[in-house]
Amino acid sequence: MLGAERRKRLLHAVRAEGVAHVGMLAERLDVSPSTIRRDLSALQAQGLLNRTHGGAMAEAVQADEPDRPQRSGVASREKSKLASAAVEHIAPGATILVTGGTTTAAMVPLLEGIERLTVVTNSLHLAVDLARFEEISTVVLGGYLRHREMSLLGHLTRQALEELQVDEAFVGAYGITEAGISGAHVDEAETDRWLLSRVRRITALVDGSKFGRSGPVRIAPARQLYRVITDGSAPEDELDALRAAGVDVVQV
Amino acid sequence: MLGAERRKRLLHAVRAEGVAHVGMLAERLDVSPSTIRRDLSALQAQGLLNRTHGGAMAEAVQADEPDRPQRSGVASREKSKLASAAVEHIAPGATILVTGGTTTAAMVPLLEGIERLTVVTNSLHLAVDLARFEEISTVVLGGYLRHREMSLLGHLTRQALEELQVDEAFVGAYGITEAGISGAHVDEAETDRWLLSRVRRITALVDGSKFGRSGPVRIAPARQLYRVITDGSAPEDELDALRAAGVDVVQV
DNA sequence: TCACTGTTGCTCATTTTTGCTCATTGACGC
DNA sequence: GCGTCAATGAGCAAAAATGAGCAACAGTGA
Repeated sequence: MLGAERRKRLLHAVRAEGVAHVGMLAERLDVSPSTIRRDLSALQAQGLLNRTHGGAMAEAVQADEPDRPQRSGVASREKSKLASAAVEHIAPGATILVTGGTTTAAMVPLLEGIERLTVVTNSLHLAVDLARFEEISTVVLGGYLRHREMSLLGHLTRQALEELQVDEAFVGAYGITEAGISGAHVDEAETDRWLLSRVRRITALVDGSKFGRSGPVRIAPARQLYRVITDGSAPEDELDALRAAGVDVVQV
Repeated sequence: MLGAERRKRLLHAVRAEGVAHVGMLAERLDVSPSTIRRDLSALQAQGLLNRTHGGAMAEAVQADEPDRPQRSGVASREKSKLASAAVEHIAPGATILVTGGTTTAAMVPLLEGIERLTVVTNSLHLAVDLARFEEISTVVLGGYLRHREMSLLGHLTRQALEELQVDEAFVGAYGITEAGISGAHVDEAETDRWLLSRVRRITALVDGSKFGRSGPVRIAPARQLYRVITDGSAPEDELDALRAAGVDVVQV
């Protein structure tokens, strides 16, 4: 069987049944578990399914369920702490770029009160959250809507940013290593990478669990990062490597 | 059972019943109480439920989301009828522009099933509603967010549309007379006017109460309109005037 | 034919998950 | 305030899953 055909069947199985186990898939498609794992990783990189331990699921348990957005302020304490540290450094009158993600979303309710703030985003979720704060001037970068993440991507998104002058960007990430931050979904990360290449100061918000993990697409190299905000669970050696690369590391 | 699957079920059980006990969950899912506790902790860290002693409670439902009160499908019958007539004329493979408004929003759930449809909009509400339909390719025009109407305006919005080729536009209006359609808010109407000037076919959705009323800003003159969809309560003489201007008038 | 590339299955060290134990904590009744 | 008991979280060991590395193999083009 062709590899592409196998991946197609595999995706179909996951979608049809909601969940699938590596062992079961290996047996059904008559290939080794290693191959199944590689296939699942590839499909995840394309954002077509969610990898989990032991298999994969069509829909993640995570907060990005389109059904129950339950956004706006209902961030976990951990994310709120990171967000709080990030917001501290924002000056009145600043123009900031905030990309999509649950960690960066936690910043929104904390932005209230910063004077003459302009927030630029390519995330629909962020934009909707921001709409509640009349004093915050909000700019949405247009683009093709990626349904699952509610983010806007592509040529239009990039073109819109060209028109703007952004002081600082705040981003989440799928993973962070001494090489830099990386994303899980190819097209989303690609747009993120482009957006960040236009911004001088980049602050990444990553909890400790993201360290040492690397997604398929690099979003920004370490030397491009201005600041990394993380929590106490981040491994010291990784933090040292970042510091050596000139990154300002903040632990909360 | 997959760990992630178990957490999903667990969350579902908590949400369905409001509260859940560790012991009960352990028995039902056939795992140890320790595992249940770990799962509950993880879900709490994601802000998806509230941990209590002995079990967990569903996350308090955010009472009044100021954002989407009666959006998404809960349109009045009148508006749905207009929307339904509008959707009838959309061909497979079309690219349509839909501006913000409660009448046009009623079109969204009816768009499902039209093949290879691309919807362009400058309304955040529309975009969020459209995100539920994976088959619909959605493009959001960027711009400055107008908080009250959740619409995107200004230079970026116009620039984004320049990049696109739209077959037909569907718009609501504050008022309609033989002179054309008009809007209530200056900056919003201005952007609408610009957007519509780039589209050949314009279909306006206006219920009978809008006739004879005129807002401060003209959005499009009658001769620019391709079709007007209205209901039985529209005054005949106004409709005749529109017909005389070459507009296709549809009454539902 | 031969060098090269991409895929597959296997091995193995590492990571993650899970159930258990046990000291500590919190809830509840008196 | 106090005692009782269930619930909890940390620590631990076993089992399962994982990813990196490696060799074998098939297909491609010179």
